[in-house]
Amino acid sequence: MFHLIEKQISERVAEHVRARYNVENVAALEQPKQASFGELAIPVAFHLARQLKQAPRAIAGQIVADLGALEGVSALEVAGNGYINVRLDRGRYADGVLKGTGESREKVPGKIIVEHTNINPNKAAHIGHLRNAILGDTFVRMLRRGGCNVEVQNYIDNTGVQVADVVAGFHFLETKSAADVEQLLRDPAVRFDYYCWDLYARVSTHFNGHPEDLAWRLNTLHEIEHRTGDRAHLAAIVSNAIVGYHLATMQRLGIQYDVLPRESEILHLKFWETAFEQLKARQAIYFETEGKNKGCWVMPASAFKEQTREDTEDSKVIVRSNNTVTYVGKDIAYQLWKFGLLGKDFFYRPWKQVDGHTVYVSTSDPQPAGAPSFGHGDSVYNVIDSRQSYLQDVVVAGLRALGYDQQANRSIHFSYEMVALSPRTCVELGIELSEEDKKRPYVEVSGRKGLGVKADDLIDKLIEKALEEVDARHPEAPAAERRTVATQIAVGALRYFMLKYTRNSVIAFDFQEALSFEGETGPYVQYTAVRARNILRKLAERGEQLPDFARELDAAALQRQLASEDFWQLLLIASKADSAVDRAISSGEPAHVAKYAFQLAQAFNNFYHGYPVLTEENREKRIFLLWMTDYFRAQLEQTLSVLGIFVPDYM
RNA sequence: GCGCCCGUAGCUCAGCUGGAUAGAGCGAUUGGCUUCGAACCAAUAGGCCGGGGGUUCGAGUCCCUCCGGGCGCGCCA
Repeated sequence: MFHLIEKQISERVAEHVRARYNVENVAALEQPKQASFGELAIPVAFHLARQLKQAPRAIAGQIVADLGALEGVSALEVAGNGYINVRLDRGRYADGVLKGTGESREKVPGKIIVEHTNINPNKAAHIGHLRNAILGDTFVRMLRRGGCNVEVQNYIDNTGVQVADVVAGFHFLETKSAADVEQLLRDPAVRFDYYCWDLYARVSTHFNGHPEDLAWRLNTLHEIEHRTGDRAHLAAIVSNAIVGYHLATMQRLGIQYDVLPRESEILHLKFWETAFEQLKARQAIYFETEGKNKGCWVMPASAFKEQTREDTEDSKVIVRSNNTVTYVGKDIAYQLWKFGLLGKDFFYRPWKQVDGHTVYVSTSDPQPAGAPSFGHGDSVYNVIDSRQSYLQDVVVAGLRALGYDQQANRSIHFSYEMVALSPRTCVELGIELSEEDKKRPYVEVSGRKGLGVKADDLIDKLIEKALEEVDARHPEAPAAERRTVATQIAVGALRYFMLKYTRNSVIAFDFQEALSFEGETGPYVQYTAVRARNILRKLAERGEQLPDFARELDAAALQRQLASEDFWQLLLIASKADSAVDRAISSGEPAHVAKYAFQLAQAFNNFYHGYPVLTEENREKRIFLLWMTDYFRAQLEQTLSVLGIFVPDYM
């Protein structure tokens, strides 16, 4: 509701300023510093002051006089040095909220592609991957809430070095055949993704001590690329199995995908060759004949770097002198496909169906009709950590060099900082720290060293902790039910933890903080929603029906109740859910939704503590309190669903 | 060396395109459960917003510079 009236007023003011002063783009509204100043503040007089060479306060006075009465506004006041504070007509506003005016959102045309997760399918997922997936999934939920059509892609690099290393580990270090590995997969005592986690670390260590064995990797890569030999078969077994684990891990957090484009198909359907022809034809890349990059196809540094100094040393190699393409090259081809610019498509087959949602995976062979259309996005968000910003810049430069400026502008690197480990948590994990590391605020995780916290371990630990709390509070409830509740709490805690930090803040992961269920946490917000539901449930237990609020509460009644500043402020914050999501979308910051959810919960807990609902004797007030309770419940649930957090039946 | 990010309360972090008296959680101290279940609420203490210049009517926010920390900069991905 709030975002509607905000928009109305903002447009009205912009129109007036344009007509009266011939000035554009000055109508952004603000939240007043204090609630007592009103609901919205218009700082337009400050912006006009410079051009009109008049005091802001005088201009503000003039504008207020000229604007006259605004719909839904009870007063405009000049305040401070020249603010115009807006006071809304409370009864009307509440009536709009109650009748649900403007709550249905318009569909936004076009398709947005969000690519996230993208974990190398060679070992178990860790907390860094969780941040990626949770950020990406939440952003998707935000966009969908905002009315956007979103396609979720999870890119699978099943032919890369990381997979090759684990395959080499099985083949050379453990001398296991494909059949042996399949046997391992069937062994219920073996957690295959964990097994690979350790094996990958062992292989990395081995290569450090025996660099001559790096040929294993090259040979394996070669076999995988040409789909021949035992190791290619092994790679398929390993990567398919690990993808299964990754999807299962993410499913625990309510994260799903629409399509899994794989590098194997990018290779075999010759996506790169097509892109290569385009890049050559448009002279986006050139064949280097001298210097250290002699014999390579390179993209000039001027294409993706700010300073245009001619320095061929900084050029980015796209095709190596041995004629193989780099990762960035393949990524350019993939990005072109996402926009429907490649002139080629994958084939698709269903991978798996979970909760009625089918995930498709790319294949290189024609399939019976029935798969949806993928790709052809109007804008693309790549959720990738900030360490890869340089490569993302190169990809975007590739599009630009091909003349796809619009698509380049709509290729958004949705970057975020890494998840590291707090020194305290390293100690808990038994990781040895150097004296230097102990002084650092955080220590970087490393898959190669097998150093990190596995996603499923963390989730299990959270469930265990939550279960202790649930058991203590509800010993009479069935065990299976308690487990469900504990799982929902654990997921709420984890998702909120990953979302409460803004994207460019490094998270120093700390068990003690992540396992906290109090204060600014997911469980706090969940608990609040449970409280609201409990009131309504108690009402039903007494054999009472929820009143027909729209019939019982007319504008006059709402006006009477909302004369209370407390109630008015509560209604206001609860009505800002869509506003919060809009703001979070435009700033690209899921943390803003998390922050709002917490503030909403705080407001309700205040209300809960101060105003007993069921025992209220005044009829009108009781109905009003019930309405507030039900409205808060709905807004809390809606906001939590945007965050991907469930509300348990009890806590 | 070059590029990007960060520096705000004891700790962890917010602070929306520059705006009114800089906020929250944790921790500390104190108080509140016969209740719509305290995973909660209330109160108190705690700040030269890293330092210094500048732009502006106005700077935590923009520019410059210095200090401190992180991450990138491969014919790896």
